[in-house]
Amino acid sequence: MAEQKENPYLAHLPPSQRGTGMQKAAESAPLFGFLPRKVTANQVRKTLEHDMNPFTKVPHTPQYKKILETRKKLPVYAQMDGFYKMLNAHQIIVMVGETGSGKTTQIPQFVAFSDLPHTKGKIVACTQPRRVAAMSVAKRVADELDVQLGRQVGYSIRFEDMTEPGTTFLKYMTDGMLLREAMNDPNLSRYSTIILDEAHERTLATDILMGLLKALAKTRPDLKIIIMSATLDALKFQKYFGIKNSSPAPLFKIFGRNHPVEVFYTQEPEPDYVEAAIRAVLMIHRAEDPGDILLFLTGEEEIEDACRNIKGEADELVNQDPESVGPLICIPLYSSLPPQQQQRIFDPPPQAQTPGGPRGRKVVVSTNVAETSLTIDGIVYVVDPGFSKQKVYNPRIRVESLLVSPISRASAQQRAGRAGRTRPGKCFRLYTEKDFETELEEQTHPEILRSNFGKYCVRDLVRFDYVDAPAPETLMRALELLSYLAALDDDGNLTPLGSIMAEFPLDPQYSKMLICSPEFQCSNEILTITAMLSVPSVWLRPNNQRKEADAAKALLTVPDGDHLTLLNVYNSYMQNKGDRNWAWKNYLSARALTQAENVRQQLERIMERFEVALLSTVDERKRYINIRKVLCCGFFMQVAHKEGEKGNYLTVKDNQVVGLHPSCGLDTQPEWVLFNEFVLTTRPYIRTVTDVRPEWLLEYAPVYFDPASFRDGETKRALLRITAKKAGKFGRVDSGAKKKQKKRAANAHWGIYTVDFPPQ
DNA sequence: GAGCACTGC
Repeated sequence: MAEQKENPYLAHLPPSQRGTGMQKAAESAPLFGFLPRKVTANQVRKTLEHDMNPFTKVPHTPQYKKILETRKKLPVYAQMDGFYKMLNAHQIIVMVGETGSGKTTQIPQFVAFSDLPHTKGKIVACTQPRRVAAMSVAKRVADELDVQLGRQVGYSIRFEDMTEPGTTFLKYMTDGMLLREAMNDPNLSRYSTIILDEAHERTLATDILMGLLKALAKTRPDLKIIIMSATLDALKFQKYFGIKNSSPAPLFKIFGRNHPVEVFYTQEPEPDYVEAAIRAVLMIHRAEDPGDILLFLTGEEEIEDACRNIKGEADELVNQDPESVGPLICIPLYSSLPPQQQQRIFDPPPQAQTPGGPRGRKVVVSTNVAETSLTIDGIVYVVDPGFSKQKVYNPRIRVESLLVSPISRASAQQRAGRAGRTRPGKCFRLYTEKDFETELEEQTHPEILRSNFGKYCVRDLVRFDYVDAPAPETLMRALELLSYLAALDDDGNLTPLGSIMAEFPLDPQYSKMLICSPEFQCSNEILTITAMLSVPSVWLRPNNQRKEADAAKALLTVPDGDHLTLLNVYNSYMQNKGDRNWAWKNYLSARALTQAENVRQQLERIMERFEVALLSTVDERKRYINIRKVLCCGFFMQVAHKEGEKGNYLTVKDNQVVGLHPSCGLDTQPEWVLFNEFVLTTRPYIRTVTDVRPEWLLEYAPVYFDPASFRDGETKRALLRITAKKAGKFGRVDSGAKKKQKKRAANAHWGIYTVDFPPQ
């Protein structure tokens, strides 16, 4: 039979051995009779119970059997029959399952038994929004399949590819990693099935992948796609992946294993949520049964303050009534906390002070990290004030900022669920039930609607089929940026320059700089600066040692600009590699510096691949000037002009009044500055600032700085002064010449910049 | 004279 020939287990045998004793052995082998994509749950269950590992063909370890018993108790295991029926019948499936259902670990394995990717050199991929999840789940699944991590089962995250080409057939990876791969291979031909896990989190990468996969499904009928999500926003995905709106994609539901959580609301809205939260925690501590508390607040400062207050008040309660109130510890949790201190959340609650006295209690006060990234066992009470800091993007002034905003109902549900991990729990919401129903949004806005997403050079941003399309103005801003950078041509197509820019895991301004930098003999330096700007801030400033930290920083500061200071810091770090305490002594984050070194290496490899030469200017004065010129090539849209004598600046074209951030190391207030970041705190500030000359702006971004495109004001007058001076020196530039220059710009080596005037 | 929700390539 033709089907018999497809039998993947027999296919492994050399033809000479088929129909021999070897075939007899094969017939008792674990995958015997498996037909790709026609596998049944019965067959799989039998294989799982088999003594031999179907993938390594060695006997299973006792450990395997033990793990298998726990796997069988997972809710998803009981639904295996239904799963295979649906998978065999459809190309795209949407799945929902609560935490604890086992979907992340089991479904990809189930799929592997159906696809048999190891017989075809294909891979089943499962994406995760976070690196730690990709790593830890891969480890768990390797154990479950009784194989070594990095062989049949592996993971792939930035800087770490834990897979073995030709052997790995089940791969966990970050969504960003798969998106990168999709840019090189739009058909994703290595994969037989792609599973997008945690799709409800709607990360930028997952959202773009959904769009790419939807299109890919049509040209690759052999590719299966599974969208897995935790909350009940599945209908949106079903409709999106449905065939011509008429029939939505099928939904597979897995029932969870969480314990029930009782939810309480306040009768009246709370005017001060921090104060109300502290009261709620103390109320629970006094009146409720043993069990730890998780309180959600919005940021570092708020959390540290609340911890101090809770601790103080609880100690007072214990002093007043040691007979009935137990000791309490309060543990802060946010991501910028060093990992060692984050581990404290796993400390046990404090002991009773006297034998038989009231039990102690642990309170964890956390940002949103505890909502998705970190799970704390033993939490029985959740206090949810209903707020978190969220990124909002204002395309009009091109500014991303963080704002304390009400959470969504989905988020509130997720938070409440944290109380039911180990036993039935309680969730105290510090808002009214009516507000929950009417004021909170159903879902948190997907990241794609909240960010400036020029960062992904997706081909055809406009006609792309989004799950939720960004605001037209956001799209326009992204296109505008890419076309000013010469990454897009007038028709909106990616230019050759744009294609190379898309290879760098960077915002387009940075990749533009890197590609321009050899022309200025300073690509080594720009590479370092880019790496330093791509990692968290290297500056440490402990509360009790601010003066010392500032003094240390002053010694490393280059007065011409903060970008040059970053270069200096990195070079000093590399020169002092022998001294393990160097970073600490200079109030610098060793973690961030190591990360910068890592990023730099990765970018260097990409530059080598595209033959972007690594060059340095020897003379320090010239080198610094060249670097500042290259900064203009990438960041000419982030420039501000000084207005008046009060130290105010006006951002170019957007006309925002901003001040130099106090952390800025410039020793003067230059007329023109280029900035890396706009932050909105007590007032609008620009941060990481470098002194630039207007001639450079006119030279390297002539279209953007054409004075005719400016509204009347000091900035325009200043630009006109410079052009007049130039014209006087080199003769007038008529409009025909201008057109010619524009064309020359497009045809220049990279189409990057053009020399507007004869070189000096 | 300020601060940093959280991820990811």
